[in-house]
Amino acid sequence: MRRMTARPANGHQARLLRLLRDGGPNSRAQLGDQVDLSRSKLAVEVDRLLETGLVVADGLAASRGGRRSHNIRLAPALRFLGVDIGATSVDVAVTNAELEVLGHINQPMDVREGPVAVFEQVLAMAAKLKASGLAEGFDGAGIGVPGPVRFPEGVPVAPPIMPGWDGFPVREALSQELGCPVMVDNDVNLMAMGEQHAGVARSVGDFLCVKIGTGIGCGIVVGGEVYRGTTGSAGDIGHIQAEPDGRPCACGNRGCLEAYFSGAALARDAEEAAREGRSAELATRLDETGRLSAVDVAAAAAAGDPTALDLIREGGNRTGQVIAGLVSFFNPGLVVIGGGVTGLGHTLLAAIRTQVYRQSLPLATGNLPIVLGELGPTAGVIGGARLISDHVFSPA
Amino acid sequence: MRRMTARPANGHQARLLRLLRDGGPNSRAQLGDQVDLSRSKLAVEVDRLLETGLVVADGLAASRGGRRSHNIRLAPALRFLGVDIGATSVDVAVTNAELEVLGHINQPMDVREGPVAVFEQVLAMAAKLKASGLAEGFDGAGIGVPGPVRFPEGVPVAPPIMPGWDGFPVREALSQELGCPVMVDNDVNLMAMGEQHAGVARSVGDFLCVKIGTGIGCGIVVGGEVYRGTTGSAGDIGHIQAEPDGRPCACGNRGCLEAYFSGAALARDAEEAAREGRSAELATRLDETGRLSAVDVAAAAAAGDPTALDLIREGGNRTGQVIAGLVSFFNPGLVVIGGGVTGLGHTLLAAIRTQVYRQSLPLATGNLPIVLGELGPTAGVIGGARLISDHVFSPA
DNA sequence: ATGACTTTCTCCAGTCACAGGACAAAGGGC
DNA sequence: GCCCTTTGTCCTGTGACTGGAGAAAGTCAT
Repeated sequence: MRRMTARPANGHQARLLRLLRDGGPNSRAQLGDQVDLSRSKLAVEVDRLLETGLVVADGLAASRGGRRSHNIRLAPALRFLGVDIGATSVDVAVTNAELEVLGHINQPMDVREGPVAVFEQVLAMAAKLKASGLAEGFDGAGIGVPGPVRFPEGVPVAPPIMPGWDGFPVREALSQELGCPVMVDNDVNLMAMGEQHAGVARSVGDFLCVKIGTGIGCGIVVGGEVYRGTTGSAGDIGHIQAEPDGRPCACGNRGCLEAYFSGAALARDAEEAAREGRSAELATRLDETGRLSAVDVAAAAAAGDPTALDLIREGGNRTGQVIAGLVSFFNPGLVVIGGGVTGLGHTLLAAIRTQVYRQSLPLATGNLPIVLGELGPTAGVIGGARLISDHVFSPA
Repeated sequence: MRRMTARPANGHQARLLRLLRDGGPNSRAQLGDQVDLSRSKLAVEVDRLLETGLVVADGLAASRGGRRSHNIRLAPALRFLGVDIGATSVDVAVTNAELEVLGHINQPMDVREGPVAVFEQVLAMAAKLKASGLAEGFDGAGIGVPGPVRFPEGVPVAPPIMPGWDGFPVREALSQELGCPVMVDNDVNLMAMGEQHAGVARSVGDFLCVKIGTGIGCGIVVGGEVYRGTTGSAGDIGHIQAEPDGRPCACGNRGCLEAYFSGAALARDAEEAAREGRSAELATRLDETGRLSAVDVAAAAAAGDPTALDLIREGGNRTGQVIAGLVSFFNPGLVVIGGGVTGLGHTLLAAIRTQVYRQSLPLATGNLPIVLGELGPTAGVIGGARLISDHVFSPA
């Protein structure tokens, strides 16, 4: 079902749509306070938006001592789809025009099965959300993939952990299937946009968002805009050298951060500790095939296992060391830590903070909060919705 | 002498002024091709600029098959002052409105003497340039200082190598003295702007400009604009850790890049090598007080001294290692190496390149030029002129 | 030379965006 | 009921801008 969502005709209309998205329903007068247009001009633009159906006027607000105002809000039937493709699972969510999550599904999945299989699953999940009555159709979809993307075309490039995805026209293919506009970005950038829109990074112009999951990546926001770099690989910090001539890494180099810490590295180190008998706590959590996951380590740490705590601290130190360098270089106003390992919580955060505050320049760390993301797994899907809504709410 | 330079009245005029600055004299028709305005509107704006005296029409260009065009150019009497304050010397230059250097003076100086003494010297140098007939007055001045700056106010903050400068109102004081608009920025950012305007970084949107002088800093350009960070300390990469638990650094930490390489570190290591008899070549260059400078090392290296070459290679390796991390993170389209040690030339560059190409991700380095700055000591002063001209050529 | 064609620049009229004031609608407080 | 406030609409004047007509000043081929 093709859905021909109207698009704003000019910058003013786009501005108004975003104000309604971010600030919720508003009266004309309230909108006028934020937009530096005369009331007459504003009324004209609002009327035009009402004609297109993108916004509706429903009901009157309570009086504030004078004539009651009309509630202007985004069309309640608008729906965005946020899709966050991880290495081992997918998140799909529907939001309304205000980017509130109405329904959210998470399913295990393996990216290595290739784009065709994965998108079959994603489309099934989207259909399920639609079938449950949450949406009649989608007005746009924002997709996050775990690797670099040529952003303008929406095509993954040379993704190390995603063989078979290189050059696959994600944007075009999904736009066809879903019958709505689609934007594709790196999953880390999506998380950054999510935390910026609805999480800890509201009202911060320049910040870093470090996502520690199967790998490690970093979303870079400059002046409120995601910075993607010349070839779309900005923020790829997993293979920054943390230790000269250190451990060998899957990428072929030595001493990469990911060789020391990431969901995968943590699980591997924990398995080794368990097998070598250094932690009874971890050993009890081994599954039939002798494997552990980051979640197991988090549980063991919560239970007070010293080996697990050490592994987390050690990883946090390495990560903090790299982040310290980035903080000196980038001088952000905030550092957000997120991703699958957020469950490691305060132990991880404390280790990272210690390193950063010790190694970065006082001027850069003086007033620098380093915090956990507050949206967890919804950061990515909200970011996806945000990405596509920015596109849909821009002049045609 | 107060000089009341007119300012453009709107964005169109500002745009035209910058086109004339960057592209030199142009006819109305040529301007029209670049500015997306109707010829009539363009004519109006040009006429208004002519009235203000900011631009002049002098002479007719050769015919290109039809009516000859008028040459529209920036007023030939406009003068900008570019000032680049280093740790041990000052550069002062006058440029015309097209930012061509008309006169350039370099003098030794010690920043530690404090802002009052330094600016006395700077003003004397400016007066000298004026006396030599290069300028009747200045229409703006761009100042670079070797430390972080609160950019909007033009005030240095907590400069480690500049005690006594903290909080000194450079912009206000100099604006008073010179009687013209003044802008203040980090010297590294100025160099980046210089290379962007007239050097190797023309037409590159996102790049890094590493300046290796007494210390090490890095100018960051995002989308053609200098990025300064939340507190103005972005690009301060001298104290990024290059070696965990490495050499002690003056900043109190260990293993900082500057502890291994910079003009100062290189001179120190060379002196040590000379004293320990590891290099006869270097020993012959020791001055009366047993000191060497980076220039001596460059000369020794040029003469083929293996110890000097080793020192340079070693420093280049360390620097390259740090830059490799920044390249992975920032994914620039170009890396420029500049500053006092540019004299070390190809040996240094080769070492840096080797490290970066080996350690950064292929996607980020795939088409990444790493080159020496081509402006040398004029990069900073041109950057200063560029900085202030951007300000003067913006709507009042 | 002369006419045909180009290029550059100016002038003019019409259109559109927008601001700002007058005014109507709708309510609160006394 | 009266006066005040807030919200929203209508209308007109102004200034920004476009596009076309045409004048000015050339080149080039014949």
